[in-house]
Amino acid sequence: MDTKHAKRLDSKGLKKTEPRKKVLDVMSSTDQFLSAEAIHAIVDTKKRPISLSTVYRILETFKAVGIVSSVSLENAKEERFELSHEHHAHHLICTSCERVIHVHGCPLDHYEKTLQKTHDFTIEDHRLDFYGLCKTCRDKRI
Amino acid sequence: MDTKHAKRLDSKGLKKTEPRKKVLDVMSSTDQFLSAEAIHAIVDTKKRPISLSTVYRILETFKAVGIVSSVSLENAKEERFELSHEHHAHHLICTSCERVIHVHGCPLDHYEKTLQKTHDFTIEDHRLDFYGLCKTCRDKRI
DNA sequence: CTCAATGCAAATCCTTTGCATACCT
DNA sequence: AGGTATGCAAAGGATTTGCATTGAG
Repeated sequence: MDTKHAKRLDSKGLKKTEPRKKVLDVMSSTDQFLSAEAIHAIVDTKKRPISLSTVYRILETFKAVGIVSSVSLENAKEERFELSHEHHAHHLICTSCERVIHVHGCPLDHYEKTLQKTHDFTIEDHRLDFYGLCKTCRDKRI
Repeated sequence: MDTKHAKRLDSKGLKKTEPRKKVLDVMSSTDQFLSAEAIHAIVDTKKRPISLSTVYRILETFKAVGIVSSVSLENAKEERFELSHEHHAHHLICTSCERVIHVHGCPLDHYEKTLQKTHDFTIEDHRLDFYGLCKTCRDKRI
């Protein structure tokens, strides 16, 4: 695992520092969106803690080189981060527990082309997220 | 116009105060997403200014009763607001000038049904935004 | 050894809140 | 009149920044 992280850093010309490797450890351990604070809290439990501002700086750097991407969830004020996927994905986000289900494949190619023509707008990216209730939370409801 | 705003407030059982009407004035004058600060700045130029915290409180109230809805744009830290539309819409957002083009109609009904079954997830809402360059900004590029 | 990365504390930005006052109904 | 909305100033939370120190290459 450590090797993989080292390579990821190398390939972007970034120094392989402890804090960076720790952030990668935490982020690769889940497919959920994490806040800087959450990452910091998890990292924190392992040996030498790293400072919260370092986490912010690392995330900023990682975002700039494309290692991570960020989302702002509806009704959450803080930014959330995840490791960038090679493949474009959409999300089912539970409004109750905030858990994220990743969905691969995208039904929008044709629609996107139509829009570009209709509105004379060059689309470079899109974000499609579904909000609702996951099975667990739905079953919990009265 | 004023009558229309008055009715909008009445129908939600909200007092028809000057600040509320002014916020409605500003928001109905554009189809762009506005930050609380932006709304405040525009309102401000007209006769008696209103306080920024009042703008925040009004937006909070309006959001609660469904008069406005909010978005968090990629790479913008502050929340943006718009008057709620009766019809669901998607957006083409220019990453250069931040202008928004509204697109009506939605190509996702069938896809959404499929997802609900596949993932046993109850979808209540979705957000689909396209990011890219509007004609004006694209033409400006070197 | 050298420059970039980190830690810490202070600063900043956006948003919320407490309390006294003003204003709808 | 009675209670809600507003203004102002201060508080709060998330993120950023300055500066001295540490550490990777």
